[in-house]
Amino acid sequence: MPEGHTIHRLARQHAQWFVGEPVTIDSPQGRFAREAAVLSGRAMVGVEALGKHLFHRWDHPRWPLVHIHLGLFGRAWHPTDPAAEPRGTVRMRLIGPRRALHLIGPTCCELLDRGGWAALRGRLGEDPLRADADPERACVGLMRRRRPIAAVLLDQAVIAGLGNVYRAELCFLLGLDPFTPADRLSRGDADLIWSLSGALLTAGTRTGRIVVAPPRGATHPGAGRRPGDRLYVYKRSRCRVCGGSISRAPLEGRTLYWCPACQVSSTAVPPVDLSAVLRGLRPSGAL
DNA sequence: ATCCGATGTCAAT
DNA sequence: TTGACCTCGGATC
Repeated sequence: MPEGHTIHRLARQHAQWFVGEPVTIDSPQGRFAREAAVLSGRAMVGVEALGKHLFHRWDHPRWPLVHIHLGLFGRAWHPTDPAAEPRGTVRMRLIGPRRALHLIGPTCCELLDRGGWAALRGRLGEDPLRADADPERACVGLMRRRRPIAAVLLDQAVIAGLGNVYRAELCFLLGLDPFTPADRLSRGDADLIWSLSGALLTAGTRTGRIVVAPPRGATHPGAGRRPGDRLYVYKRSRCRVCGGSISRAPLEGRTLYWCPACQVSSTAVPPVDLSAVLRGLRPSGAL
């Protein structure tokens, strides 16, 4: 499930469960054993998320950060029994008094020094979920690219945290032809993309999953339970709005989904009520 | 029992 | 643009 919302949710949970608590760190699978030994006996002092990257801050002079990226397959399991046996290949394990973290299959799990952190920050764009985000830089960067908007939305150097589900759903919400070159978008549309990204990621962080569309009729068992029931186009065969068939094609190495009937414009022409999305997904102060 | 795709990224062509 | 890599689960035989 790893788009930005997943990572920010993990950050909140880990801060709550592990920071300021006695935590042991090890590597049942072995590939993080040396690093775990370096931090053994230290305290976790903070947690941070930036786009799809997660950082555990430790009280260590040389290696203050563990840098985690889940990649496509990585998962975090948090057994309520901290002593639970590892299931599968656990690269890094944290055991606190209330919970454990079993990190499985991450693309990246490494120690980082201050230089490493600075380098990473430098090549990432703006994360709508961060208080220090600079919307201006994100919008300007977006409008400078010639690539199709659906490709640019995956570019972590522009907006950090969006992935293949959000890019498809964002283009749909705007009624945008996903192949529209980003540099043809108006500033107003770029602003809208930024606002919607923030609203959707915020809702995703709160709920733990990507919710874009109102869940569909709860009339029969199972309704609203499939992921596609909360989305407009991603992995769907029919458009929820017009009923037409959803197109799919590789773009930027990933499968892009879009509705060829609802998404015909190179300017935002939302096929659904965006104010409801923006309002419903961002209650004041909730996160 | 085996295959294949997946909410991701990078290095090598 | 392609392949490699991290791992699991659902579809398929």
